[in-house]
Amino acid sequence: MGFTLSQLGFAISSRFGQVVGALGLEPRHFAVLRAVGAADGQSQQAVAEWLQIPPSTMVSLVDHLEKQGLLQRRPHSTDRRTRQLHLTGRGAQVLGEAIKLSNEMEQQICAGLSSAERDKLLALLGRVAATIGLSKDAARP
Amino acid sequence: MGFTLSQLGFAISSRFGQVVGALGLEPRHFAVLRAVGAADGQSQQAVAEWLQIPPSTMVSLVDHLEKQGLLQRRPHSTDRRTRQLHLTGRGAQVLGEAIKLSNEMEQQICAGLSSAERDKLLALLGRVAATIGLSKDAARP
DNA sequence: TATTGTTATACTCTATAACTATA
DNA sequence: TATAGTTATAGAGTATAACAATA
Repeated sequence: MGFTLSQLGFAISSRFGQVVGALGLEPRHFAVLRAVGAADGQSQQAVAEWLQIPPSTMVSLVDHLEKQGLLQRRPHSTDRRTRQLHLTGRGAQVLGEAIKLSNEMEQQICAGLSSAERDKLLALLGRVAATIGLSKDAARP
Repeated sequence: MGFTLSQLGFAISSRFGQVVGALGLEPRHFAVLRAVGAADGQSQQAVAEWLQIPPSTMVSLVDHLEKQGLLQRRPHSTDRRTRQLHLTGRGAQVLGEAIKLSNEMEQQICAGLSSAERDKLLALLGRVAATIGLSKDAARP
């Protein structure tokens, strides 16, 4: 069971990496994009803290996204130290693409299961997650 | 589903890392130890190829295990280029420990499930694995 | 000439800590 | 003095390719 879960998890997350990779993103870039999309105008630090990414790494991620024209750093209205992050139009579009591709991948994963089986599987996985003490921690895409 | 599986797989493999870490091993060291235990006297290259580890990395893994007294390089009887890998007594003991701890971890993972549920879960996971084309490839611990 | 194991090197990734500009 | 963001730097990990011994 441990081996199977670990193997499946690895396969799925690397497949996810390939999927968003087709859009020129790594999973972490997608995570940043999604966080900004969820609440436009957050500071770099707020997003970094939310995603548990060290500030120096955050800089390079935002650099990358800004260079691709998906994200913009804008000055904060009152605090000139902070930069507010905003999706560009293209950023919103790419984020939508990525979410769409994720959903397609989700459907592919569940393609061999009936909806009752899918629910059953999710329930059993939830039980395992609870058993090993993994419930509401660790938000990683 | 994709997120859940990826999260669970990650949690389980890092927990496994902690478990074997208590014996001074990393998962890859355990994999080498287990491969040698399964067929004593294999060449470094044979094990490296089996585990999909590049030769140069294999050297450092075997160095580490030899330094810990768990493994021995011995000359091949006819081909003086190759080194045969053998478990030491302590190596066999530590391997046994590691396997025992793995089994305990397996039981912990399944602790919240009845045996029928465990079978059901394994079957459903097998269906998902088959759906995404993951069956007999990729032997990673 | 090909192969086994080794070493050297270069590369990527990441985090720590110094630095700047503001507060 | 403390904080947001940046840059510089050092460390681990890994793979590529040169190398030595042997086949």
